[in-house]
Amino acid sequence: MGRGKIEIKRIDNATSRQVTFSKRRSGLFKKARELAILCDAEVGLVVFSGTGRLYDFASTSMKSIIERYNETKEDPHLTMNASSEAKLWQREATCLRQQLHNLQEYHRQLLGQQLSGLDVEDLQNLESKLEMSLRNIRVRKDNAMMDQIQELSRKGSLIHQENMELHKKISLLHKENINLQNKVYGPQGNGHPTGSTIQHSFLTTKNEIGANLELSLTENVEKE
Amino acid sequence: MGRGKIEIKRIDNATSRQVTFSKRRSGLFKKARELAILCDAEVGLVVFSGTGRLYDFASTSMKSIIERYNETKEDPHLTMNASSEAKLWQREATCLRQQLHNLQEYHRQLLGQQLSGLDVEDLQNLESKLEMSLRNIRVRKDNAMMDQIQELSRKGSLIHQENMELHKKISLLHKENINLQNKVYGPQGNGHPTGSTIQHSFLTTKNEIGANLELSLTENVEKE
DNA sequence: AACTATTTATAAGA
DNA sequence: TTCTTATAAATAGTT
Repeated sequence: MGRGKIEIKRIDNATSRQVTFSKRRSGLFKKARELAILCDAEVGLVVFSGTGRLYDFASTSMKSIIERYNETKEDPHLTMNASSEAKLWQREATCLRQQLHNLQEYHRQLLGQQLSGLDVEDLQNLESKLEMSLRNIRVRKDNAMMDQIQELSRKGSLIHQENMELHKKISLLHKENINLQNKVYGPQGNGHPTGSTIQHSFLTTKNEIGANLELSLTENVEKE
Repeated sequence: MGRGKIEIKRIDNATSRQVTFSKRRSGLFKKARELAILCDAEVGLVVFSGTGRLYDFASTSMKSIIERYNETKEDPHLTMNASSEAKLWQREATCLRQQLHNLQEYHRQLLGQQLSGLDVEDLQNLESKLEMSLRNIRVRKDNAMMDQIQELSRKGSLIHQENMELHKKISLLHKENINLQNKVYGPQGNGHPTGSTIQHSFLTTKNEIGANLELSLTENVEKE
C-alpha cells in the first residue's frame, strides 16, 4: 500500500511519524464513517496524537456510544460505576427531599402555621403535644434559671464575704495608721489621712452592692 | 477497492450488509491498531453492529481513553458525564441529609425533647413560639368546633321542625281517622285504632329526641 | 501538499 | 462463513 512495504512498529523519525499519522488518521476516520453508513452500525472512534491532540468521530453521539459501551461491557452490577451510581444518588436525594418536605410541613403545623386541612382531632392532637412540650420546656427553663440564680447567689455571697474581710483589713490598717501617725506626729499630730479615708469609703460602697445583689437574688428564688 | 466501486450509503440487502460489515470491521480494527503502533497514538474504537453486538479496540485501556476523552473534550463543568455527576448527586444527598438532621433536631426541641444544650434564652424563645402556636391552633380548633356545632345544630333544628310537621300531620290523620270510624261504625262505633295509636306514640318519641339534641347543642355553644 | 508505485482492502462471486 | 480474485482505495516514499 505504498512504494514499499513497512513493518508495523513505531516510526522512529518524528517528522515521518507525524506525516504518517496525518495520512492514516484521515483514512481511518473515513473508513469508520463508511462502516457506520454502509452497515448501519454505531461507531465511536477516539484518537490522541503523540502530542496529545484529540481527534474523534461518532456516528451518533459520543456520549450515547460511551453509555451503551458501559452498559454492554462488563456485568450490569459492575457497570454502575457511572450513570447507575448517579441515578442511585439521585433517587436518594429525591427521597430525602421528600422527607424534608414532609417534616417541614409538620414543622409548620407545630408552629401553628399552615393549619388548613386539619380536622378537630388533628388540631386536638397538635394541641396536646404542644402542651406537653411546653410543660417540659418550662420545667427545663425553670431549672436552668434556678441554677443560674443559685450560681449568681453563691458568687455574690463570696464577693460579699470577701468585701467584709477587706473591710476588716481596712479598719485594722486604718487604726494602725492612726497609731503610727500618733507616734510620728505626737498624740495630737495631724498627717494626710485623705487617701486612706477615700479608700475606705470606696470599699464600703462595693460592700453594699454585694449585699444588695444577694438580697435581690434571694427574692427571685422565692418568687419562682 | 473491489470488483466494482460502491456508493457510500446504507446497503439494503441484509446479508450483503452483514458480510460487508464483517470485512470492513476487521479492516478498520486492523488500521486502528496500526495507527496506534506506527504513530505512537492512543486509539479507542467502539463499534455496535446493526444487531447490537459490541466490538471494541483500545490501544491502552478503554477506561483511561474514555476518561482522557472526557477530560479533554468540552469544558470541565460539562465533563461531569459520569462519576462527576454521581459526585454531584452525592453532595446534594449529603446536604439534604444534613438539613433533614438539623430540622429533626429542632423538631425534637419543639416537641420538648432533647432540650439539653439550650440556655435560658433559647428555652424562652422556644416557649414563646410554642405559646404563639398554641394560640393559633386553639383559635383554629375552636372555629372548627363552632362550625361543627352550628352545622349539627342546624341539622337538629331541621329534623325537629320536620318532626313537628309530621306530628301535625299525624294529628290530622288521627282526627280524620276518628271521623271516618264514626261514619263507618256510627258515633259510638269502635274499630281497630290500635295501629294508629302506636304510630302516633312512636313519632312523639322521635320528636322528643330532636328537641333534646337541639337543647344539648345550644348548651355546648354557650359553654365555648 | 502532490505525485505515483505499490501495497492493501474489499466487492462480487463461488 | 470463508476463499478467491479483480479492482478500488490507501498510502510509503519521493518531489
